[in-house]
Amino acid sequence: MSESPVSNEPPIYRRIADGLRAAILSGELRDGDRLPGENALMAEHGIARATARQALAVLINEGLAVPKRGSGVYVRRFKPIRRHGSRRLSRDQWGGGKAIWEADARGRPYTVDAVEIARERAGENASRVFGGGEVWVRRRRYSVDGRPVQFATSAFPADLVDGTPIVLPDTGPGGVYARLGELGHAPVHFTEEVQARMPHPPEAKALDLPAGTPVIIILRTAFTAGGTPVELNEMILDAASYVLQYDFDA
Amino acid sequence: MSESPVSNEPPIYRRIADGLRAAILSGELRDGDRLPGENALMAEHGIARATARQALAVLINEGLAVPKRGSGVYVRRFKPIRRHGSRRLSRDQWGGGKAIWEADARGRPYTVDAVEIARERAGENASRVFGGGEVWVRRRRYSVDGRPVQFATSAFPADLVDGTPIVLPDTGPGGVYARLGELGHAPVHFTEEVQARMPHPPEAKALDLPAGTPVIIILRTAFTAGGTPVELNEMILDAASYVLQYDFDA
DNA sequence: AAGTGGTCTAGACCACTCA
DNA sequence: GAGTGGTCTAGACCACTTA
Repeated sequence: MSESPVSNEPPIYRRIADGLRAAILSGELRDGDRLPGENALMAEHGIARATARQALAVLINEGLAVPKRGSGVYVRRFKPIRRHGSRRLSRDQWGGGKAIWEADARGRPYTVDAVEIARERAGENASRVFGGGEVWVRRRRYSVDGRPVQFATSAFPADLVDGTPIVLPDTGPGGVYARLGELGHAPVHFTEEVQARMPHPPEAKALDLPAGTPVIIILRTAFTAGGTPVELNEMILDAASYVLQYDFDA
Repeated sequence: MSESPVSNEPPIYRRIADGLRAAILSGELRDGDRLPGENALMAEHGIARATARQALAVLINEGLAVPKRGSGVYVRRFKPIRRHGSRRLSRDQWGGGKAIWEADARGRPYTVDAVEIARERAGENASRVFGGGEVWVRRRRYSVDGRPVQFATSAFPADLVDGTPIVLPDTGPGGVYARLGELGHAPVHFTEEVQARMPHPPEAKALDLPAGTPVIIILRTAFTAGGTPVELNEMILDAASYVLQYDFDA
């Protein structure tokens, strides 16, 4: 029997989180606003510290709020950069319709933080693409407005690019693709495989990601006209900083 | 001054989480394996229940583990479905290179769970694309192996599709795109805007997502040759179930 | 029935931020 | 120095799963 009143209400911490979330999504609380802290929630709802923390943890793990040590918990904002997969086919050319998400990469230039170039044994993904052997890799981190937003690692078959500017810090005008073209291996076909997941701790640390922020993984393979893969670019993006755009025809 | 020994070690819960994560990523613990539970961690490390919970929460929020009430915490698996953005340009045609992530949508058929069709005022995104007014929307949920993996909502300008099979549950052979073609509005250009974030609670519930699983949001706009938008498809995908693939030329 | 994770209390000490 | 979030203890009761 069990005449429990049931009261299918969600637990306290969840009700509090729901209330705060509603305030955020409705715009009542805006970007950068301070949320009621642990002490405020304890007093307001007559709950223990751990319960108040649990409520705030929900919003933090949803990426809606960011805790700042010794200061408070704040509403988080989403100001994406637009990344075009295939510029050439960009919708701008054939007009009509507007982009749905605003994204202003316009005035905000990328900064390349760190460049590392090395000759290595092919990793797991590079082996699958190039069939093993050695590769030259170029690792760099991109920042916008001083904040890191992307990690990228390009790999090239070593015997293809040994002794070329591709293995130098400055690859010259047109970048690596121009150099590959001069070598008779111009990339003309591209495949991008896109995945999203929560970051592993080193990724979160390197991109300075708060809790509740996924990463977007892009594996971009470049092929010559003959169908030979000449570059594998593994990118890790702060998901909160990007909107990917792909344009194509039927 | 402060001669604190510092000991820059991470906190206990984090060290425990790190150890378990390493076991998972190294393959020592495999898909579906049971992790040591709260009681086991308490005994093994001599810690309080809350601390053990905190360690497990880290892995759960990273999407590496899934808690099962009354049973245990288990290693989570990643078995993605490959979704092609532009089939026509698929790399398979021009050969060379293999897909990097395995993904077998092959034998696993989609099931359409729920279909809802309604005439409504255009929502925020639809207004931006169609310029306001009324739209017909088709909402459906897709499942694979009995598990929901995607929500999709297509919107069409109401005056364009009123009285056509597009507003019926069964749109006939070739689907809505074939019908649009017969109406003289064949879609030939597509734009997809892709974003990833943590799900809101209704999304998590509808897709039955465990904690630590992001969603991928795809906004797909279809345009006629004249550049007129004729469909906006808003998709919400379980990020753990998908790899998106886009193929294009330089 | 025993074990599991889910929720919650009532404390404590710490490092950090901000006025 | 007061307030904040970060970590941790030592309990408690509950709903649920598994055998």
